[in-house]
Amino acid sequence: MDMSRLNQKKGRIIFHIDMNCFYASVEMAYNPELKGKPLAIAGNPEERKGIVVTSSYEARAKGIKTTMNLWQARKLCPELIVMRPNFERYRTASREIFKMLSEVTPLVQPVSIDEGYMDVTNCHEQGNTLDIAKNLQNKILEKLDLPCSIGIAPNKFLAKMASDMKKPLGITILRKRELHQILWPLLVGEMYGVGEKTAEKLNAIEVNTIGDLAKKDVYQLKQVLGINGERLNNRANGIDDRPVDPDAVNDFKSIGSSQTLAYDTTDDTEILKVMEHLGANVERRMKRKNAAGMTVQLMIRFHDRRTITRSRKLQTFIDTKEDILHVANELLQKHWNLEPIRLLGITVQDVAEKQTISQQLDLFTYEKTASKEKLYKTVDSLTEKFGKNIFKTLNENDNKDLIQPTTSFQKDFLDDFKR
DNA sequence: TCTGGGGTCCTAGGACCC
DNA sequence: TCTGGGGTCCTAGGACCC
Repeated sequence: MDMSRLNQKKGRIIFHIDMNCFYASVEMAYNPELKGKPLAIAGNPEERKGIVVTSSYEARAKGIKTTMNLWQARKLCPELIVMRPNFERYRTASREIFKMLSEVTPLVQPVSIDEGYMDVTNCHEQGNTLDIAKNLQNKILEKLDLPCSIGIAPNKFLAKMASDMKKPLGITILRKRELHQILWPLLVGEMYGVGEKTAEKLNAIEVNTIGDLAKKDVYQLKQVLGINGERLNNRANGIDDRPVDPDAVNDFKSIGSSQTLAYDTTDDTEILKVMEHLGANVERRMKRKNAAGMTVQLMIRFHDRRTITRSRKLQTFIDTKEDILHVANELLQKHWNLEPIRLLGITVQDVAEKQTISQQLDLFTYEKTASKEKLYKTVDSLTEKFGKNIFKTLNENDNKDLIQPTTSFQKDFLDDFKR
């Protein structure tokens, strides 16, 4: 009997690293004079729609909360220092942080700019688990002047809940046998994955705490919440098998840009100007990620905050501003009922790095003698991922010998292959 | 005088095919 | 002569998270 494998499956050790007040902390690291003062990072501070994105603990002590309107925040705390976000700074800091995490183990999964998971199950030689966490926390604080909290648990969900329990600079270990003491007394709304609506639905069937959720009949939960009911019940019982996946960051599926206008408007030239800006934004970010996509989605929020989305799936991959705007403007023309518009957004979906497509295709550019079986296999894996539209002829005819490329980067490969 | 901007995942209905 | 059941794809909306 292979005990080592059993043990491995049983006893993972997962860290969840959560940076404290990340944007505000980065600003304080850049300018230490800000330390100890109430600081808020807000988008568009000069416009009526500016809201608080992050705030320092000193600001939070005065009642400042994320998403709070700026004028409200200033009323609560007149001496509040307000800054616009400097995303370049945050991205730079983020890269440094994840570099430090990667020095502990390659099993690091970033989930956003300021948080990530690590699987340190096999890091014994670096000391005991708590020391690894302490060292990491100290290092990030000393080298970058940035505080973080760390949750330690046998899986991602529990680690995430744990990192939330002590802030700032906390380290919390959540063991399975302690769930009933530490996790179960919390209100169900505190649980990661349970928002306002789900909390309401759960309260309606007498589930008020995470413990109630853990003990509730799964069938009943599924009736109210669908498959999510089962998942939440599992999580409440400390069950979560999701692996820490370092490659997950590269699997992005959409790239979009949206903007709330300074004032609600019906003015076409104003609207087209915004569309241009959004299209250029999306193009720039797709270029940066070297990505192409097959679906364009337009989002319109009206003056009363009612929001619609309209999308079109294309026959080809696109990655230029011209192509994106062409489709987006068509959608706008077709679906805008001339009501005043508050927000516009353009998103390209079904996105992948050109490389991930080409990489597989490249196999064949190197091996001109590649077999048909290999070609079929590649075609299958691509169509599974992107749908049959990726190759024009598969629409009408499943004959894989007749496939045609729909983008220039596919064409290069296929031309090579047919030779 | 309310509620930004970046995402992911899930659901549900209709079209279409066998 | 009035209608089953299963599957996939596309579109739209909603919930949630940072």
